[in-house]
Amino acid sequence: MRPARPDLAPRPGLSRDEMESLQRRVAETAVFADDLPFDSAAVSLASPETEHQTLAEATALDADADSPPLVAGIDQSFLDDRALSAVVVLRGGEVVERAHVVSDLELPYIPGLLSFREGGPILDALAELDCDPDLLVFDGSGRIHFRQAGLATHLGVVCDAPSIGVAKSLLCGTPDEDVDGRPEGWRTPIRADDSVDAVGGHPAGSETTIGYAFQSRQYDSRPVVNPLYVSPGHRLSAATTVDLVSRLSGSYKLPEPTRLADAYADEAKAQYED
DNA sequence: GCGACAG
DNA sequence: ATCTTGTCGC
Repeated sequence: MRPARPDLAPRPGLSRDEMESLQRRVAETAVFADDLPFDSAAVSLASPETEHQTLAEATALDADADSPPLVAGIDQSFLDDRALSAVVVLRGGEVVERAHVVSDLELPYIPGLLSFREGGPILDALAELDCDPDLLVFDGSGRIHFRQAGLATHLGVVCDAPSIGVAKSLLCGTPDEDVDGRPEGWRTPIRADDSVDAVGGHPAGSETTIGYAFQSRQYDSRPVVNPLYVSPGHRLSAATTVDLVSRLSGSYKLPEPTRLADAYADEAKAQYED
């Protein structure tokens, strides 16, 4: 898939101030409301065959009118100063395409500036795809970010595609309720706090919900599982974002697109280890 | 100055 | 993110 807004793409060579101002522009461009070219209820892990479709229809790279949306999971693994960016695309419960690329990293990890370290490599991996995903699921935050422009928001805006951020820990914001030891399916809003900047069109008062803590999985008499922190990337409301992550969750803590991309990133990594 | 911080 | 053995249980 091709960047719709290459002018907003994260470039590693910028100064810290330039990176932060670019993030403010990204946040102003982002749409934190549902603007989907498909019905969110059509997103599921159900095998297309059980949804009355032939395997040929389900795996065709050209999306025909009523086939389930293409959902891409993106994750990375690392080798010294290189990143392996992996993408796995699902249609229903079936993997229809995978792609990966290895790139040199130009920046260290800096909280709040993750997209400038990993964004370029990820866009390169997305460019390798033959298909055009309807939804992008990133490993990291979207709107749950100091300037409301985390990795999922930044890349969602650059691609102008609906996107979601799924993080394993909270970058900023405050959960409405205590998140410890909650049952499967439980969720609570993450509200903007003093560390979250207001953005034109996107206020950040303490009443603003920027994401959700979501307990996707909980096992019996096993170490307590922490919740996921999901947030809208682009063209999605916080409520629909949790709903979609819930629909994409299988038997594991991470939603299936992310889990598969994670496994693929590790699998492909072995081929580049010296 | 102090604390907090996705991957 | 990554470095890593064993251990419990379905």
